[in-house]
Formats: sequence, C-alpha cells, structure tokens
Amino acid sequence: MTVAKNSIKRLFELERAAELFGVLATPMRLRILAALKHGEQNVTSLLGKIDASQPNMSRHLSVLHRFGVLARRREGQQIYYRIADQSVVLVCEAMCSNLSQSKFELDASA
Amino acid sequence: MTVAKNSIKRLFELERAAELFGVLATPMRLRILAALKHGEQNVTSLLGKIDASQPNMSRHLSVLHRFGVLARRREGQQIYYRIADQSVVLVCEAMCSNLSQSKFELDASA
DNA sequence: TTGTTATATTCTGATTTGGTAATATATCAA
DNA sequence: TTGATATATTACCAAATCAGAATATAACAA
Repeated sequence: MTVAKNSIKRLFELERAAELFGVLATPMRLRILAALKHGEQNVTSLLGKIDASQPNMSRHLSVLHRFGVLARRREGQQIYYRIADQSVVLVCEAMCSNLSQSKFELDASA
Repeated sequence: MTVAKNSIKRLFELERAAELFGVLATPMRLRILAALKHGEQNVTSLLGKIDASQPNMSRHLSVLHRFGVLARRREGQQIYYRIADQSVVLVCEAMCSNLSQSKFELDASA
C-alpha cells in the first residue's frame, strides 16, 4: 500500500475512532455497557437496572447497535442486547482505570 | 467505604469517563494527540502539521488542557504542549487497534 | 514607547444531541 | 380478529458544540 493510501486510511481511522468515542461519551451508554458486560439482557431487564425512560433507553440502545457496539436478537416479544465487540469494553476499562484505578462495573443503585 | 458511597463514586466515575470520551470524540483532537505522542511541540509546529486555523487549534488545545489531557509550558513567545497523562494515549491505542489493528500514528499528510 | 510574532478569547451562526411525550410496530395470547 | 406487552420511532425543544471571523493578550525586539 502506498504512503498516500495509508494517509487516507489513517484519516478515516481517526474519523471513525472519534465517532466511536462519541458513542461512548454518554453516562447512560456507559451504564448500559457496564450492565451488559457479563452477558446479554433484554430491554425490560435493563430498564429495571438503569434509570431511564423506555424511549430513551431504546434510543441509546439503537445508537450502540447502529455503531456496531451492541448486537441483538429477538426472542418472542423481547429483544436481547449483548456486547458485539469485547474490545470496546477494553477501551472503557482503560479509560476507567485511568480515572481512579477502579473497575468498570455497574452498581444497580448508581 | 460503604456500598452507597461506592455507588456514588461509580456514578461520578461514569460521568467523568463519558466527559473524557467526549474530549476524544473529535478527529482534530485525536490528530493533536497523535502528533504529540512522541514529544512536546509548540502551537506553530502543530499548525504546520495539522490542517486547522490558528484560533481553532488554540481552542482544541485549551479543551485538551482543561480536561487534563495536555500539559503546557511557556518558553518565550511559544507555548509547548505535551501529553500530561500517557494513559489517555493507551485508551486511543486501544480504540484504534480495535478499529483495524493499525497503530495510532500521525501521518503529516493526513 | 512601537511594531511584530505567538497564542488565546469572544462572538456568532449552523449543526448535533439528549430528553420527553406521543405514537407506531411487532409479537403473543385468547 | 382483539387486547396486551415489549420495543422502536417520530416530533419537538433545550442545551451543547464546532468552525470562522474578529479581537485581545503576552512576549520579544528595536
């Protein structure tokens, strides 16, 4: 690959990285990721753990899904979301360990 | 520390993490970080490598500084910026390696 | 002083984003 | 079919954010 093509590739990579950082730039979405860190859950289950209106939860989930962070499957009336790419969790953990050497965990009361 | 206090702490941590992700959610600021990755530079030097107006560069630098990502020192008329906390670079690298197994590097022509 | 260079700040306008409320869709059960 | 439950989408508003233009400040040189 030529130098020029590498440049273009890197340009887009930074755009894409910035975009993904933007997806993570919301406490709600970080809470969702933390809640899903150890396994899939359906929307109602998430609503029980995270303080959000149903439409708002749905929208955040769809953002995370659209950018490839979450995958989903339907089972009857429920839709189960799961983390699609564990490396995003690694990014969150890197950030959180940066912040105070504590873990990226969800406490239901938070 | 009590469970409740831990919850509050985690709450703020996620807010803070989201805030920092927001700081990284701009291609310009990622370019600045990539450019500073291997050592400090003054503003003019950065302007020579990154396509941005001077006021715009200055503003992005001040955001990065305000959130503790960059440190700076004055030397005569120039102000030199440097990465204050290398762990932020690790976060960027985690994100970029996630994106395509390529390195978080700046190519001047990008 | 005055002028020049380096950098920062303010103002403004366009765009984006998050939240709420209301509505829509999809699946299931009867 | 009809009704109920789970989830998504749309419409709207307020707040945040980015870029560009103009202006301001700080340091140096003469």
